[in-house]
Amino acid sequence: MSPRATDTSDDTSGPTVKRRRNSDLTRHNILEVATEEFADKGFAGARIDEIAQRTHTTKRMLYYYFTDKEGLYKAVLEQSYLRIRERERDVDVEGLGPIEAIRAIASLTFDHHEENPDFIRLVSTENILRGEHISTSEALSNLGNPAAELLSRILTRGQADGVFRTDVDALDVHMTISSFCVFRLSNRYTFEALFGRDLTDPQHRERLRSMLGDMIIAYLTSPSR
Amino acid sequence: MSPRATDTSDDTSGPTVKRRRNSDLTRHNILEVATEEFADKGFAGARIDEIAQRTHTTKRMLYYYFTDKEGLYKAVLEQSYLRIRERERDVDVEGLGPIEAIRAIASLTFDHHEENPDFIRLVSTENILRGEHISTSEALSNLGNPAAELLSRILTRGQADGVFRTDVDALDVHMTISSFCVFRLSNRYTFEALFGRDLTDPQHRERLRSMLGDMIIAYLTSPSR
Amino acid sequence: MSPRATDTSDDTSGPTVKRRRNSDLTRHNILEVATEEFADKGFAGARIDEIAQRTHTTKRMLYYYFTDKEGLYKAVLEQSYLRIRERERDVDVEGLGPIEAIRAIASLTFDHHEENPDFIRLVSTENILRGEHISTSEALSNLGNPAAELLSRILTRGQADGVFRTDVDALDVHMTISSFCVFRLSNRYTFEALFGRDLTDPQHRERLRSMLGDMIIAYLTSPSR
Amino acid sequence: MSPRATDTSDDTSGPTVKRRRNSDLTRHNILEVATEEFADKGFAGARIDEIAQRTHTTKRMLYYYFTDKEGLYKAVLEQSYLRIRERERDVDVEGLGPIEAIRAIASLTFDHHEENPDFIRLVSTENILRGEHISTSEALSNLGNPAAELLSRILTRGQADGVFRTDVDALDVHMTISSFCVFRLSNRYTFEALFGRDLTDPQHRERLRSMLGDMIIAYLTSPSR
DNA sequence: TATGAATGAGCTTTCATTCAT
DNA sequence: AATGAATGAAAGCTCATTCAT
Repeated sequence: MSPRATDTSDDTSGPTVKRRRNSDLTRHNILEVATEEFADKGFAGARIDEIAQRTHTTKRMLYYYFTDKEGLYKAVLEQSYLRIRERERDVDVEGLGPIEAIRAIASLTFDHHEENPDFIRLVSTENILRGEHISTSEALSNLGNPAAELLSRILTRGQADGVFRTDVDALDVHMTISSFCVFRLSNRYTFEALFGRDLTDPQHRERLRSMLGDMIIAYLTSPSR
Repeated sequence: MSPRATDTSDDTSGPTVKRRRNSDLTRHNILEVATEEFADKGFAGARIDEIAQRTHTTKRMLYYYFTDKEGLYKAVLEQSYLRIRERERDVDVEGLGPIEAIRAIASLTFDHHEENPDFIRLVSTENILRGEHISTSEALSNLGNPAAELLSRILTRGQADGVFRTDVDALDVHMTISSFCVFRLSNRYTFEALFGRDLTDPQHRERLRSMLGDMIIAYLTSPSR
Repeated sequence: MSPRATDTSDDTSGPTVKRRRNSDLTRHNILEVATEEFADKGFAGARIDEIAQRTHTTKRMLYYYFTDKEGLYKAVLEQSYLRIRERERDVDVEGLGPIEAIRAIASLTFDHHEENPDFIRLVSTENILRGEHISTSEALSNLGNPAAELLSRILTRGQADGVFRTDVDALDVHMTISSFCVFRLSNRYTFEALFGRDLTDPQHRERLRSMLGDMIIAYLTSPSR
Repeated sequence: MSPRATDTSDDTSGPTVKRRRNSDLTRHNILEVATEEFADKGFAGARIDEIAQRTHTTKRMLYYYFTDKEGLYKAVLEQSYLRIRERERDVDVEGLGPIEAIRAIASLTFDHHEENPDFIRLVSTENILRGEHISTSEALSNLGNPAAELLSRILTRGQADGVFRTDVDALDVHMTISSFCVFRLSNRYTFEALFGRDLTDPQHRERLRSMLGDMIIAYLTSPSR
């Protein structure tokens, strides 16, 4: 009935993508619109009618491809994560010393978040839902985490070189970087209301980007306890 | 018609609250339940019926006291922020040197968040709504931010003492601490799904609490650029 | 329980009204406000809460004095009719010839309606309700109709004098005058929307007042069929 | 979402309506029932549930086609006016002399009203609402008024012929005729309660119909002031 | 594949009315 | 006589979902 409900991979049927089948176009288009809607309003706040209206198809198609609202949301979530992972795989810090490599990773993570506001909001929404969809997603299980893995490799290298403290956990550092980058965007509305500072203002952005690098490096290069 | 729609203050008419008027009990009870519901499901996901049912009153009373769903949500949000502020005011780090004071602040902030999971979730919800309620709340405008102000004072002291770098902004540090503490809780579901680590596990919690202190101190005590 | 639910007479406890009892003031005030509300919104559209709020008393009093919404509406309707009757009784056309007397009656009726827009609207509302309250009102039964009775006397006089046609019914003439005066006000909104003419504009008002007199006289003085 | 919210035209796709699309049937049916309900109870008194129940559809469809209660009411009002206009267009008094033509118009207007009690009541309701819907209706703006226009032509003819007084305004005459015909029906309940006369009784009806013609003619043929 | 029409369950909100004091 | 709080029933409206073609 439903064509391929869980397969969210883009249809690249060869080294060169010749022609998308019409169904893929439709599917793709729906996902695009749904991503914006769910990111904008959250799961409960998003409206199937609204999504359908902004699509070049009809509501029936949403159900044809994605079964129900939940299926559509899950597909959106999965695609968003897969895309981000894709980008992370492009990060290349070979040739940099540990310190500069870490700084580069922090910087790139900072920018990646800035460039994907919808993703940030989807993640917030999914956490409001207590991760019920991401935790059951097969598409997202064991796909690894390039960013964290890269970070781990650099840390090990830096520790071997004797420049980084040895009592650090890579995942903790990753969490720290993520928290800084995510919070700045996800919580910017309440932050601005309380402190009158727009964290996305270019002036603040640049300062915060350096600060993140400085802080991570300061921490990593400080002596172990 | 509506009794006092914007007043969210608790009715403590003296050192010992002798007898709440019944209306305050009702109001209070509604707010309590609504806080849980909105924290649990978000704004759009929360159900007025559900809230009413768990209250010792009827649905009608929610509207009597809070006008509509939005009014109730706003009251919940305001009360939650006011309570947090209250707690922050209790933080006392007088008598500690700058370094230990900062570490104490980070530690207490860490714990305060841990103890208020509903608050964390409400803030996420409000940010999904782009802060539309907090930014228009009179109750929350210009009530200051004890935590940030305290931090500012300690930083200045440390800088005067020559132990802290001079190119730091107190609000940036506050944001860093907040992001760490908030993210660990607000994003723990997706984090666990992706990395298989429960950030609220006591073992991780303790390590992360120290790490936060170490990192902030490492940063503050590193030389200015 | 209810003090005197159907008695709408003003409390004149002697030749000179010395002091209204407080309860009468309250009652009076409620009726005043309710008249405006029912005239403004109709029976179903009027809101008990709204009326209570604009009153110097509480909602409970409305029920105390008037039992329920319907009772209040009925009291409003009765008082309005009684007041109008009162005014009609003041019309004095003795000393005028039949033609001038009729013209005076038409003119005064025209003005009376103009001066009582609330009354006009209440009558519309009561007719939407198919007269269910006026037809069961004891206060309004057999109270006669001064205007129609006066008209009848003048007509008879004019017919005796040979100036008026003899095949006219006084009630028909009364209806004609009323319809003209009522319609001009009650239907002015749809009339203006359709024809772009505001029938209450002074310029139109003066012309229409004369026209009514002319027309009635032209009819009455034209030969019988 | 909503199919064609403002189009109230009947779907006559040729000289013989072969087959209505089902949606038109539904729409049509809803409008029919809603007309009766709004005419019966007024705007605020009408119940969406009641209308839906008497329809062959569900409540949801009312909203699907007409957005909300107000939209449905407006559609009812517009359709009612358009139908009346349609009927007025059929009036043909060519070939009659001015006097007989005017008498015919008065007579037909009288009968048209008698045949459309729902319309009369809807107009009352709309005037209680101060014409807020008719005044903003695009469907009813500049659709002209056949009855008034015809009247105007006849008057001009009669004036040219020297049989009608020259100081009359066609719209005034139209208003006079309308007021007589409308009042007799719209205010019949209060009239009967006050005077014990049922204005719709056939005996009164016939007499009043002639009286209206006599009066208008008497006025028009009387000398100018 | 595609589409307008339809649906039922449930949502937020309102209203006249009454209770406790 | 007066009042704030409370209530149940029902009102208007919305939503995800499915049917018929």
